[in-house]
Amino acid sequence: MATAATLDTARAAALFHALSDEIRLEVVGLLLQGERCVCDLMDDLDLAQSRLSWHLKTLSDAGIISGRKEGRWNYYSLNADAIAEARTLLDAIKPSSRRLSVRSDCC
Amino acid sequence: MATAATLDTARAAALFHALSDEIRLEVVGLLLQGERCVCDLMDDLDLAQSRLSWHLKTLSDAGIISGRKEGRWNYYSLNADAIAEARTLLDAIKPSSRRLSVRSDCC
DNA sequence: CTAATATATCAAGTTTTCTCGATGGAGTTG
DNA sequence: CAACTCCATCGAGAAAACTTGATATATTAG
Repeated sequence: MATAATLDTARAAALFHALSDEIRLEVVGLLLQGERCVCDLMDDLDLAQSRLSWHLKTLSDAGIISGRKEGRWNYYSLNADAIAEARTLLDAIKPSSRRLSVRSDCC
Repeated sequence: MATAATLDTARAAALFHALSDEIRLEVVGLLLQGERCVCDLMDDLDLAQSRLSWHLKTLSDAGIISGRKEGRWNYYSLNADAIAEARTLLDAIKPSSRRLSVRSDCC
């Protein structure tokens, strides 16, 4: 799917942005243990409902989590694929390559 | 240094935030080939000088790149440690653990 | 010394992101 | 059905991030 050649900056930016917030990272941390319903997360994180909902949507929009509705509850869980994708993108950043100071035709 | 137990959300958020912008990712992409001076990056990315400078500072503040002054020029290069740190933080997110739907004392 | 180049920084404005409180829908319970 | 719970979404305001143009500093060239 994704070529390793040059990194897809738009997708990478979107993924990393979703992970660039403490609250969202805490949500992710909680979901590591498995699926959770919103009210459960709300208790654990002590957040206003609409605030949490907004962060869940942000994570969801980036494909990092996905929700499932069951009766009165909404359960969210981590999307392993997205995490793997983020790792792949990060792996494209390897400052090992050429270490020479290319002083092309600078300035 | 960093325990693998719970992830340092503040640091992770800062790192991922620095990587959550297309321009900054392009800068990182260019630096993969080695050190570059600002004017060189400016040419390649076709950006206003102050704008690029601001993004370089953002990356620098997060520890992702570092600058070196030589005569009239400022050379920036990738900081391998920070990239490795980001990878470690990402690795802390592994939705493999327990896959059970913990329905604790939810709601 | 003067002029020019490379680059940081600052102030003001714009855009994006986030928060908060309110509203409403969908499901559930009695 | 009425009342209640769970939760998404919306509107308005606050905060943070980003852009732009101007200015300042350091270095080098002439």
